[in-house]
Amino acid sequence: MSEAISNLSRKEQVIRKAAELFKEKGYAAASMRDLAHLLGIEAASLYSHIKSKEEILRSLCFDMAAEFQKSLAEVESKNVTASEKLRNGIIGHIQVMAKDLTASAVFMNEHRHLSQPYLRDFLLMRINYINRFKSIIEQGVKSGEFKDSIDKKLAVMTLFSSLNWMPMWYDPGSAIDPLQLGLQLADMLVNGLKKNA
Amino acid sequence: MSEAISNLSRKEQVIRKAAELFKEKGYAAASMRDLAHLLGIEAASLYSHIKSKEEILRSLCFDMAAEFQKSLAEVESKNVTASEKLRNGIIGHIQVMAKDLTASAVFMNEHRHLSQPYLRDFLLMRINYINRFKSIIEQGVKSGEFKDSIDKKLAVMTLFSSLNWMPMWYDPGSAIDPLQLGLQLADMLVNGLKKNA
DNA sequence: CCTACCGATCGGTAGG
DNA sequence: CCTACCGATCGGTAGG
Repeated sequence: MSEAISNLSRKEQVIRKAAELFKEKGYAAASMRDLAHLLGIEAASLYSHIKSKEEILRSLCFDMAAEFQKSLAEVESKNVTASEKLRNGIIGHIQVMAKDLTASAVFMNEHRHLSQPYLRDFLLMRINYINRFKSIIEQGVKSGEFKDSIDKKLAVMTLFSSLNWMPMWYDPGSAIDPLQLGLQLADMLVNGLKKNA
Repeated sequence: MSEAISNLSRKEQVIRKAAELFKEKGYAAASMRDLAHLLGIEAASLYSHIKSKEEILRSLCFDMAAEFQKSLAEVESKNVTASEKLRNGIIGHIQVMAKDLTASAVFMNEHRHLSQPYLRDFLLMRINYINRFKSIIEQGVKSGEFKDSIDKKLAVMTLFSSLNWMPMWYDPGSAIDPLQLGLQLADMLVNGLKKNA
């Protein structure tokens, strides 16, 4: 029993350290020997904790994806205006990323190294997530809250670009905390979409 | 003479094809054998055109960097308001990227695989470029064109995130052309910064 | 642009 | 978690 628990937490140590390495060097350039060295063990020993290098990547990508889905589902369940919904969606997305900036960076930059059929599943989940944000924007256009002059695809991709690069530059030790960051980002993006500021 | 010209253009063929490959698989996961195969030659033959794999990456990254610098320098030379300057900067950045979406994607995603001292030089150029955009935003805050409530680092990083992800999703065959794209992006971002819309 | 090849490194396994 | 090791692949060179 305590052995199982200890194995689990050691596995998580491996995954967390791998996330740091993947973020820093990129998945393809990060070797299992690098990872083992960081953990103070031999490369072969990693395989008593994980099945393969890609299993680590899968676990990082799909765990993050699940968090994003959960956050968005809660946002959608509230009966509020489209601008409010969009704002909450942005704040939620930022909060999820802020909980694990390293995994978020890997999620964003390294998912393409997933093999099939995982890559396909991942991309389907992502397009679904993006489309749900697009729906919120479309609702806002219909309700008159947002300009109808702007291209919806451009709007939603700009939104995602802004959100997804955050883990690359945000310093968690900075004066601005994740909630403030989300609020300011939402303000900058939503007010840019609104008809009247 | 014609041999030199032919070598030059063959070298450029190699670099362009490499850009496509680097964009698709990532620099580290793209092998010189992949590249050779795409060109219909043997891997060893590549080395009569280029010195090394990294030379290709350097050429892609620094050529794009030079284009960005040139575009921004021209924007800065015009004596206009900060919002106009920012708008022109965004349009210029988008136009430069649109001229070579593949190289732009490599510039953005693969520059970290540059070795020293090239990586350092690259990052210094980038921070300089970003800081010049930041100055424009600061001018706009001082002149009262932009809100002073927003964090300047957040604003400029959001701006760059939006710009730099464009090569990942923009379809050059789409109805919206690069100039329209630049205008709409500038509208979405600048009006989000402006005090009064 | 090719054949032939090199040393280094890769992810991973066997067996303890 | 280790030693010992494997086949595959890597970027690149020699010599033509």
